[in-house]
Amino acid sequence: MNEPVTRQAILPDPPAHDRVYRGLRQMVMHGEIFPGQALTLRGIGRQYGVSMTPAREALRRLTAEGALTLSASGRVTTPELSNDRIEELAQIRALLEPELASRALRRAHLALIDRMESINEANARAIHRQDPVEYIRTNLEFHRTLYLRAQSPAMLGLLETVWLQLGPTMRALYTRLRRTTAPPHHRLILEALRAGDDAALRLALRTDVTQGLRHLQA
Amino acid sequence: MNEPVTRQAILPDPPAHDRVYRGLRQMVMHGEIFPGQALTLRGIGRQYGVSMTPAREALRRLTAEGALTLSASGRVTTPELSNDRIEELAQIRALLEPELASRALRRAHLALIDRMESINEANARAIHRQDPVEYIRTNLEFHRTLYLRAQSPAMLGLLETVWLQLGPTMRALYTRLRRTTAPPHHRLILEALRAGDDAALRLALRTDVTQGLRHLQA
DNA sequence: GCATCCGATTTGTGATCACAGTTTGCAGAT
DNA sequence: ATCTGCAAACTGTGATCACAAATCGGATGC
Repeated sequence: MNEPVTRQAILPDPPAHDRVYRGLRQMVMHGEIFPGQALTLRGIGRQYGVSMTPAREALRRLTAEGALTLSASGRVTTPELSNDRIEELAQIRALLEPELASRALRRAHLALIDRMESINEANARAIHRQDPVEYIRTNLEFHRTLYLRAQSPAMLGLLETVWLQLGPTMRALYTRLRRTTAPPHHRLILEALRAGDDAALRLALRTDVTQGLRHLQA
Repeated sequence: MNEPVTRQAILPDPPAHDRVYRGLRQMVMHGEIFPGQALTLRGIGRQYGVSMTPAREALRRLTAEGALTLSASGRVTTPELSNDRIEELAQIRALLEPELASRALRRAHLALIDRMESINEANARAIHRQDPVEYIRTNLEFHRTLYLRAQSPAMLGLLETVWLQLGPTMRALYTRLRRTTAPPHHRLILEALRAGDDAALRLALRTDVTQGLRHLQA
């Protein structure tokens, strides 16, 4: 007798190291871990109910993406970025994101803009609720929803590693600042999308990315 | 009694997984491995005189950087890129490399240009000798020597993962083409550097990157 | 000739262990 | 009180193993 298949036809259950990787990656990207926090193989293994081996593979993978830093003694912590490094990562965002947005513009349709609108509302609610993790999550989802339409998987992949590196720092900055007003540039992005204005869209993204971080840093 | 220290004061000998990683990474980036070639844990372990564990960590790290692809069954091979993917990676290079060059321009001094000149000569010799690996290696070294002056480690890191992803493909394309003339744009790059002309430098890099690959692809 | 099937071999996965190095916390001395 | 030293606990590294899945080989059938 066959088990009733709830989701897909076949999903060959992901390996343990992949589950651990995904869980940790989401935590780092959404800023659920503060900068400088140390992660231990046995601790993660216990947390996910696996042995040290898959935990080690997940950490190795995340450090390769810059999501975690490796001390000289092999200890793994979430990165504490210098101001220069933060600035550089923001400049990379300012280089990649307008390009991805521009590529997506040609393929953008109304349903996409509506979806981004509703994500943006969730983002505003998260700000009002003072929920840093949910704020970061919806903000990234707003951007990613747009960039997925660019059909440039390699570029989006690079950008996501940048987001990963900034995750803990953004959380720390947000907590220190406690902003209460919504990011003003999302509306500009949506307007430029609706108008089909490439130059305005690029500019809106560049300012959203740089101003956002610069504002937090100040 | 102390052993005489030959090189540095202290070099705490790198872990096995790191040695394996470095070795494989260089092979992939320089195009010493053809696209589609499979790598096995036990095979790599034998080759480097280690067990499966460090070999697995090295492979996990390289797949995280896009240097290798992971099949559904967990088998690791060097990637066979589609034309679209090659095109996209070239566009990423065209986005990052002019920016890095521009940043380096302000800090570039004569000794740097001389060094690039001599690397370029080695590159020309490699072409004349029909040595694909040495051609790729000197070409990348030419670019990296310039970009190191940009003092933008995060951006250079991203770019290197792009180079990694292109490594095997560039080798395959080179072998299929057997070019005999030196890349013409390196001279333009050097001239723009000497003239301190930012616009010309950006353009020279953009064309070097796109033309180079497009020329190989045709 | 060409596809199919089945067994032997090879492969990745994950657990466990011993070991060396590091970190931590507490004691005693200045 | 503050610093120093030391022992106990902890941590990452790498080897080895059992196991299930995938791959490959050749023989068999059409």
